[in-house]
Amino acid sequence: MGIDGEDACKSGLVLGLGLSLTVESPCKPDHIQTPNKIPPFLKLESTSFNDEPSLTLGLSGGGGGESYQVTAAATQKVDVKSTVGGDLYHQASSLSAVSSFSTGKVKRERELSSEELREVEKKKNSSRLSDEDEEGVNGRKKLRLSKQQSALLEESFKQHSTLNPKQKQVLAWELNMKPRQVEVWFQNRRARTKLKQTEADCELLKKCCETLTDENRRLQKEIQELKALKLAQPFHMHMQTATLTVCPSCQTTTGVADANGNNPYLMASKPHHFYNNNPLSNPSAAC
DNA sequence: AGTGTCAAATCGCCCT
DNA sequence: AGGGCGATTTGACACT
Repeated sequence: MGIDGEDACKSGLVLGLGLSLTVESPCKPDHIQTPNKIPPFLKLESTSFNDEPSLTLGLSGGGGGESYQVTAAATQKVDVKSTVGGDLYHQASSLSAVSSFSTGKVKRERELSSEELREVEKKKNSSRLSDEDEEGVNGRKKLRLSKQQSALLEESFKQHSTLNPKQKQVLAWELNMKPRQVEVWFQNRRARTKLKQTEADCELLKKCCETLTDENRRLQKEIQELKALKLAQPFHMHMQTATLTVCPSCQTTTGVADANGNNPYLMASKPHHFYNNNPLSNPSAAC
């Protein structure tokens, strides 16, 4: 991965001599990834010029004391290359929160152990691709979120399937992603969750239908048997208090209990229709 | 009218 | 080839 103008555009953040900080507007078409500019919920503090040039990025939202430190060599112009642009798109752990800068002298650190940092660096180096690879030929590259990113997004999705702008910003920053990417991820997640649910409902309905068909078949058969029995023993049946009737519309048998409250035929009566038009919400459904 | 967000449909890269 | 999934497009809606 080389450092060039494009990278600078990607980062949108340039540290120059004398600690001039420039937050540039994206200089690429919209469809080209432009990583996080400094989020509005972050405050930027500059040290005095006499001190070792450094920038401290802190979360203004009081979110758990996260802070980011940028230290730059003052003797040369340094392009700050955030991982957000290229690296992240290719598995360089976003949660690493360690940016790779052009000279290697500028680092942004988060509260990670040195071991974690080493691991992160290793990961980044092993998965780094060339700019050409990152961009693809037609400019529409395919990024894959890291496992850590996905995990955090999933975790967040469990808590709330939609994000307010503030949550989006914070999450994007935590993940080193663009808010738009977080937004897209949540949109896709919602859509695919809904699709899965619909498919599951469909399967459930199919099973329901099969079960009810079977039961209907069984009940029809039972009716036939009872009818046959009734014809064979008309007098005995009339002596019983239980009276069988057949619903003319659905052919379902209903009965009246005898003196003891027993009705051997009532077991045949299942609800004839679903309430509130939603079979899935009917707990009495055989399936 | 401008802006932001959403769902739905679709595209297209990447992996198996 | 097909599925997973990130990204884009489009249209609807709410809010200011």
